[in-house]
Amino acid sequence: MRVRPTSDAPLTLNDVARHAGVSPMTVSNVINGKAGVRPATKARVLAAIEATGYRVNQVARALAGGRSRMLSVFTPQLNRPYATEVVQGAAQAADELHYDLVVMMLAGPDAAGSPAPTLSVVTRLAVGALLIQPSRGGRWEDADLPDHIVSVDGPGPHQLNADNYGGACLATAHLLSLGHTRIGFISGQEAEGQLKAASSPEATADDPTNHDRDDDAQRLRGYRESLAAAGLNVPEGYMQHGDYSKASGERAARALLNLPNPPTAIFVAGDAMALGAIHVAQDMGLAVPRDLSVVGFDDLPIAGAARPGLTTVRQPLALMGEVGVRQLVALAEGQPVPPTPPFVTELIVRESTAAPRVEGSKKGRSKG
Amino acid sequence: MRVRPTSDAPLTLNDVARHAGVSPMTVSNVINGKAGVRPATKARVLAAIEATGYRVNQVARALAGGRSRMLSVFTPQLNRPYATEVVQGAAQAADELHYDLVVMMLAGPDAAGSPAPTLSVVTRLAVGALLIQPSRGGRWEDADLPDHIVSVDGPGPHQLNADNYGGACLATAHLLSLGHTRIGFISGQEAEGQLKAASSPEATADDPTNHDRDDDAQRLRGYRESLAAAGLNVPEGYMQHGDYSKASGERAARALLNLPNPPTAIFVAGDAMALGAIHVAQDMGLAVPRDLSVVGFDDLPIAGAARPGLTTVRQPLALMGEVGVRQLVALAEGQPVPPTPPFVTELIVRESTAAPRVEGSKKGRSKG
DNA sequence: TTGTATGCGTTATCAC
DNA sequence: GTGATAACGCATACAA
Repeated sequence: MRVRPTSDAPLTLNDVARHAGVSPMTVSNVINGKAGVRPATKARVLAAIEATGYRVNQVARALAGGRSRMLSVFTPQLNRPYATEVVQGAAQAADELHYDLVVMMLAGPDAAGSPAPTLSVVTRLAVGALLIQPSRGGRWEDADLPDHIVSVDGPGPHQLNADNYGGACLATAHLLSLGHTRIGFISGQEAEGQLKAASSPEATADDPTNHDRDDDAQRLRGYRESLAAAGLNVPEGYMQHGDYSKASGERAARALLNLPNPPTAIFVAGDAMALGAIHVAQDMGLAVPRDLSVVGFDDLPIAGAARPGLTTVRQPLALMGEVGVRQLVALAEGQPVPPTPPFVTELIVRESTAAPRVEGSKKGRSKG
Repeated sequence: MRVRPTSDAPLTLNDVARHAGVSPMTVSNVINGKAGVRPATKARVLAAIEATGYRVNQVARALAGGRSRMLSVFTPQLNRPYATEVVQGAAQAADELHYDLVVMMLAGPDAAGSPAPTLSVVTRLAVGALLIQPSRGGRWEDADLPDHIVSVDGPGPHQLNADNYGGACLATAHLLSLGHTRIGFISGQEAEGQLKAASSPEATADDPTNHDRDDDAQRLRGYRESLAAAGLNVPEGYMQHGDYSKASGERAARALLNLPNPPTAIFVAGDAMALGAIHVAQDMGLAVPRDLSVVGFDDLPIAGAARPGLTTVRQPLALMGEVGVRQLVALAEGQPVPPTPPFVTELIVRESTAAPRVEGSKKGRSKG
């Protein structure tokens, strides 16, 4: 592992030029693949670069106005599987396109201190930024961002979203088709924002009064409309909410299952919460899926790794990251990028769903 | 969300200077908190900065030789919980220290293309780099790195490691104390490297012939020595290996459980593999922990989220990230940083371990 | 206490 | 085709 390849003082373009017996400018032209350099001198320069082990100073290049091949990703947290899936896809695409990717964490609204100064570096250096679920009110809002922005589940001119509404319909239909009629729902945020957003689906994106994310609202809407279309109404207390954490899913599920007339199936807006729901049910002596069916959302790695395997709605997270990067590159190269239609979601049926038990003994399993 | 705060052409120090009626240098001094600026002019400058919405061009500052407050993290993959835990701790510490953190993914040996150019940007900009499990032969090896390096489970002058040996002893002792005598082991890499490293524990760190990571080897050593100390020998086939993925854990566990005289307990060098082992056992009709005890390593979030909860050896990943950042900052500020003793590991007992069933019917559960 | 020269390493512009 | 010159925006070193 060599920390500084050759000498101690970093080599410059001038060093290479001297070594090759040409002017610095010629070296620059060779490096940047400019046309109009005689093959012979080009070879000499290349040899000199090779011999010296020279590497361009990207910082100086950026200052001088040269184009960089750097892309950035801004994400609130890295230890949430959601974000890492997107980042993974983004990283792969960036690699294929020969762009470099740097990831930065966005501080939330509660974070102390001034807007991150590094953001400014990355802003200057990166040709574009992929925003992953940027929360409103975060420190990044006062900061400047690179010229081109694509956001996953966020605001802005170029948005990438999964078909959350369609996915929710898929999930609900699945439960319905299995014969369930008492279907509960656990969302990922407070009901207030949901109802508001759900009532005006297309106005939510840039509506400043919509303080929260839209995906959750669409999931709720799919659930409600599917039930309504089936002629079912949602009993009191059948809609609970959490915050996408496993613990919150446990709380919500407990509330649901302690209802006088508990659901036989629950559609949960996030996989971690869904797993929490399953575990709560098991703790209460309910077998999954025999006594309770559970459907999640996202299809994070844990959904497939858990036992029973979680039936869930797959959202192509990695693909979204990949598309995000491709759009960023297109934008940077001046190509037009039309709005992206929602990514199709897909129901992944595993072992957490089944037909409800025969009706009749609907009670007899209150907690305790 | 404003992409460029005020005007279209970014403001410079000169603009602010003109606005405040002072020289550019004075503005620079104010910004950098240099002593010897009259309060009155300082206030004028501050006001001008506020009024214009000026922000330092960190790129120019870096080129001019100014110190940055940027730290970098290099990690092979971001979608492995191991790395994200470390990054999380690092991010928090960096935030507290008012440093900014950028994360970059290191391409592996198989990656095509030239060494990542962005690495060079970050090298120039960041005062230090935290390396997470750098794999030998990766593209980063030809690249230059920032002046100061701290590595988690990697080479270099400043290494951060958990007490893998001690943790393995803890795990094995736990199993032993429950009464197990037939204890299998699943490692995370090929046995060859392990045995080599295990035989010369302290020479492995910078030994160029040790092509693989050391942590796994120490885990193996703890297992073997603990068994030996208990007067037990390791039956043929009791040591399997995987690659830290769940699937590999399944394969290894299957091999173990199909042995003529299968183990009643397995110590697995990684949590994901351990979960795979549990699921395989369950698929074979074995109850965990009644018929088989399993201990993992790392205590990743999934270990606690799984059912049955996985008994595992906790490695303070977030703390290691935090300490790494603090050491980097100390290094950058010229303070001496002595070698770090191994981080203590801790056995977290959950539900995947219990006493073995009474001896006697040791057979009767061959696959089928 | 404040201002002036000079340079960081590269690219753009325009001569040669 | 190739090379000199002038920025890019800031900080270091020194002069006023």
